[in-house]
Amino acid sequence: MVRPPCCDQVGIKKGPWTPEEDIILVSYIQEHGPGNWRSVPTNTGLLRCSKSCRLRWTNYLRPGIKRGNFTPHEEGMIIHLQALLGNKWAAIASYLPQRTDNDIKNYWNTHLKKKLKKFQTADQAKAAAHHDDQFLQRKLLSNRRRDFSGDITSSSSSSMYASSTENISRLLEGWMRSSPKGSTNTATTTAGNKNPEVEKDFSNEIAAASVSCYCPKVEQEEILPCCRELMPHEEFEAILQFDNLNNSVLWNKSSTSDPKIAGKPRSEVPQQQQMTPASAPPLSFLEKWLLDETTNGDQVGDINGLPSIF
DNA sequence: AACCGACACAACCGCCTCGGT
DNA sequence: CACCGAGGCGGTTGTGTCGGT
Repeated sequence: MVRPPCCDQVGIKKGPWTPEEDIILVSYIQEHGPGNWRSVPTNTGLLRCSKSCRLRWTNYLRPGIKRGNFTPHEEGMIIHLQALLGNKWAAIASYLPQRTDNDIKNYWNTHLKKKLKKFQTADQAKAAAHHDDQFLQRKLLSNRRRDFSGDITSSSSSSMYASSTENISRLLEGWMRSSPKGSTNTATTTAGNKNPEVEKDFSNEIAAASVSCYCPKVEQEEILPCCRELMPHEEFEAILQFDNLNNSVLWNKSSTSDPKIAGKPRSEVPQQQQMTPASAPPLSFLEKWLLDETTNGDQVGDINGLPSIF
């Protein structure tokens, strides 16, 4: 028997959420906390399916969500993390405080994928003539500067309504801080990767990545070489080592808590990944790649929002 | 000024995995 | 072990905006 899609029922509304609907949803969650989404439409009278309510909350109404242009630093993080993790948007989002996985996915699909492809083709043309790694690096970074000059207010599509949801979010922030139930459910993309769900999930991904090193996705095969071409060889290799170090750190952490991961023989982890954090400081390379030439100091502060392993 | 195409983003769909019962 | 609900994800669609003609 084929089950009807959850949002295909008669009377279920589709399309953009109205401010009124948002308020109803937010009020309900404020009272009952996020979760048990199935009961939300019934209890609130919203003509939306439970999944739609959940998505609306997690992607737009949840407190602490940042909207508007991505900073060059965030862009660099996404590119790097995508190369490392593949299309694991939730995992990537856990490293970008205030950004949702859906937001990152959309940004990747509409901007970064295109951009990287462009630089790949540009590289092929230029490499034949110059074979100069620095060229593409500079080009990417200068484009980032041009496209994301940090002026969030200039975002043409951040409509008035978007700012109204922002206001709703802000209103809730105080409540979320004080509500133990809420605070445990809303940390998916907040700083510090405090959400145990995300941490567990992410550590699994990392652990998996630490065994196979990289996700064998086609797209990654496109992106990784591109990243490799955007920086000098030594720096890229250093970042790879850095990634492996991160994997190792998380692997060690997860191996103590996740029985599935813990079952893996230690010998499966490449020697390189068994470095101690103190033994390798490749952070400067990553930072250099992400921040060099793009930041005027203001972006550097974003690094504070990164998990402690950075 | 009107039209049109490109673009960006919000939202949805369908499928899958995972965890709880 | 099976079932069910929540959540994650890739892909897609719908709609508003903007710039060019």
